[in-house]
This record gives sequence, C-alpha cells and structure tokens, in this order.
Amino acid sequence: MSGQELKTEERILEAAGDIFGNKGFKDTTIRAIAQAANVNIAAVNYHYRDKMGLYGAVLEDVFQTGFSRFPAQSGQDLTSTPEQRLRTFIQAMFLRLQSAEGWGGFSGKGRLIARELLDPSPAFEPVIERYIRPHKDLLVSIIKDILQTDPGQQILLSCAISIIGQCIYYSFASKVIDKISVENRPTEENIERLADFVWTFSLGGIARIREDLIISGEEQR
Amino acid sequence: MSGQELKTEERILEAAGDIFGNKGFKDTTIRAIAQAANVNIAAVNYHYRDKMGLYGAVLEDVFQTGFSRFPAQSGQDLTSTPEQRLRTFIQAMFLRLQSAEGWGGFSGKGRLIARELLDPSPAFEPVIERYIRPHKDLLVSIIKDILQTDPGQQILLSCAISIIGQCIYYSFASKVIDKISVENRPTEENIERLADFVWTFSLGGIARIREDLIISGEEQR
DNA sequence: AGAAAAATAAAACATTTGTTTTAACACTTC
DNA sequence: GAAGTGTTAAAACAAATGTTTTATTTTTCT
Repeated sequence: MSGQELKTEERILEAAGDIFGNKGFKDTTIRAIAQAANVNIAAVNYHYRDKMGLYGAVLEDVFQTGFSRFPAQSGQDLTSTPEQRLRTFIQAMFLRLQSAEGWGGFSGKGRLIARELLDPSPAFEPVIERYIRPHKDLLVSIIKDILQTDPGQQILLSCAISIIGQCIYYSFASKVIDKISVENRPTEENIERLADFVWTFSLGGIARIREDLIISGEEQR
Repeated sequence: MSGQELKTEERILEAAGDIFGNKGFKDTTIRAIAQAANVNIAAVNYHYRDKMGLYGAVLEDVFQTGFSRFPAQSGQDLTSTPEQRLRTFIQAMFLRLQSAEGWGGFSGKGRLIARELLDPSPAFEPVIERYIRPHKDLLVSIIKDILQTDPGQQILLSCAISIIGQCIYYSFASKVIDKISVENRPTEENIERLADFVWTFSLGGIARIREDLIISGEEQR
C-alpha cells in the first residue's frame, strides 16, 4: 500500500465526493479525481467499473453518512411538541447540508443533492426511495401535528416544499448569496441562527395557513 | 434565407436557451443546438464567436425578456398595501419562472437561473447587477414596509431569502417534486394557486418574525 | 449588373476524456 | 517459497466535441 491513511478505494470515494459536488458530473474528470486522490487513473475504473458507477457509490455514501450523522428526529421526539420536532428537523437539515462534519457547506458534497434535484440521475432513484421520501413523510407528519388537522396531501406537501425550499436554497445559491450578503452566508457559526430563523418563519407560515383553513372552513357552512 | 420564420441568429438563440436550460452548459453540444435550430455548426461560432459567447447572449436575452414580460411590480403599486405588492412580486416570480410565455417551466429556460445560482458563470455577473440585485432590493423594501420597522439588513435578507427560496425551489426541484407529488407540479393551471400559497405562507412567516422582534425588543428594556 | 460583404456549408483539426490493455508489483494462501 | 489472486501503473485507444479553415452561396450596395 502506498503509505496513505485510507486505502485507494476510499481515497477515490472521498475525493470524488468533493469534486462531483463542486463541479457536477459532467464537469468532473476522472483524471482530476485520480490526481486529488493520489491514485492512478485506471484505479477508478478498476474499483468502480466506470464513472457512473463511482458516482452512484458517492451518492449512496454521502446520503448514508449525512443522514446517520444528523438524523431528522432525535430520540426523545415522541415526548416533545410538534413545534420542537420541526426545530430538530430543520436544524438537522442545515447541519447536514452545511457543516464541515456533514456535507461541507460551501465547497463540498452538500451541492450534490442540489445537483440531483435539478438533474436527477438514474443513481438518484434508489436514494429518493431510501432517504428523501421517508424524510418528506416525517416532515409532513410533523406539519400535520402542528396544524392539528388534516388539510389533505396537497396543502401538506405545499408546506413541506416551502420549508425544504428555504433550507436547500442556502446551499443551492450559496455562491450568489455570498456575493450579495456575507452576513447570511451559511458558515459554521451562522448555521444555528439561520436554522432558527427558518424555523420561526415556517411556524408563522404554517400558522397563517391554518387560519386560512379555518376561515374557508367556516365560510363553507 | 432558408425559408424559416426567424433568421439564423435568432433561431440559434432560441434553441440554445432551451437546451442550455435543460442540460446545462457543459452537457450542451454545439451540434445539438445547430440541429435544433436547423443551422450549420459553424454558424454558431460565426454569430457568437464561441460557445461561451452564445451562452452569455442567451443569459442576457432570457433575463431581459423575462423581467420585461413579468415585472416584479405593477403600475399602481404605489397606492397598494405592501402585502399586495408582495403578492404581485411572488406571482410575477412564478409566472416568470414557470409559464410558457415566460421561461417555460418544466422543459425550458427557467432552469437556467437555477444553474447559475448553483454555478455562477462569468456571464452571470452583469446579470446579477442589472436584474438580481434590484430585484432583491425591491423585495427587501416590501418586507420592510410589511414589518413597519427596520430590523437591519441581516433579518431583512433572511426574510427575502426565505421567500425567494420557496419560489425558486419549485423550478429547481421540479423533476423530483413531480416524482413525489403530481398535484404540486407547477403547471400552467397550478401556478396561481402555488404562488398564492407561498404568498400566504410568507405573510405568516414575516408576521411571526415581527412578533419575535417586538418581544426581544421589550425584553431589552 | 457587378463587385464587395455577409452568411452558410462541409470538412478537417486539435484537444479532451472515459475506457481498455498490458505489464509490473504486492499480497495471500497453501 | 511458489502459485495464484488482487492491485497499481503507464500507455494506447476511440469517441466526442469546440473550433477553424476553405469553399460556396446569398445578400447588399453602388
């Protein structure tokens, strides 16, 4: 072995995560990954069959570690209020997307999910079923508890999209946000504050939607 | 001229907008554009110097037509409430991003902005200054009017990001949203409803932020 | 109409890049 | 320790693709 910490296969996975995240699938060259991982070009094909195979492995790895390190619900969630559960959910989302121990915020793997949302690859399909959909279901159930009524899938989903959209936009548009306002850059120190802002904003949003539901419900009588 | 409606230069611009939007810069080949535009490959280089030159022209054209067709404020905005102005702003944003007369929603140019937010190209810089920044300033001033107080740039910006994030997420993640819930797909018929949902949600969010400001303001005394 | 300029077309070029091949090396197992 | 298996390295290949060149056609201007 060539005297490095991790072995070839893992070094490739690590380097590939960063470069794929930063530049996207097409813009990433196997040669760049090989160089960053200090590995021969052929090693990539040897271990992962082809570029797409490597990408699929990266995707699975990134989601696996991200969701296990920052679960969307904490242990004592069953006893806490739905509002608190929403806070846990949003905080985890920000930490997962932005923190260095997570997907590395600015120059890291967090942008992989943004890329997949924009241009889903075949490798994303299983990730959706295993991670995204349950994640969405959890959020919807939290929202339902906050609303204290079931307004139907359409409105629940709209609420969920509004919340997720806020969170992901920070990692999505980070470069432009940075250009316009440094203070709102999702750095390590800002993460918690930004997450709590989104939390408060979303609670207000849900509350207003609830009021609207009640009003239109009364009108219908 | 080869018996087509528009002349070569414009046909290239039109085709390039769609393909760049759908597949991104790197994934788009000049040959594909030439074929879609019914034009020789060399015509692209002849009229736009190189691929990047064409991309820059597309970007400018897309933003120019988008913002002139769907301005973020209507004529009588000065007399209307800030809440109504926010509604106009959000509706315009959805129409711009999603309608067929705008940036074409699902398979169109709306995704160009998403791509630029993720990976800003040099050609985006002037677009930011000419369109994005004034657009942001307008939104911030509306929010300030709704809050009836100035909480400082940081919170104003956070509000703006939360609102913009919701809007853009629909065009950003449209493919995945479609996979999870067809009802929330931003089609022509859904646009207005979705925009009004985001509007209501955001008004609630801003209201809650305002309450928080007042509380923390009183505590400080 | 004729010359000059602009536009279009076809082919050739040069570069990048994913992949394969072949050989050398390292490690495991009996 | 030798055979076999797994891994790494260098070079070669083949396809894709942006760009240029050169020739031809069309348009414009006087």
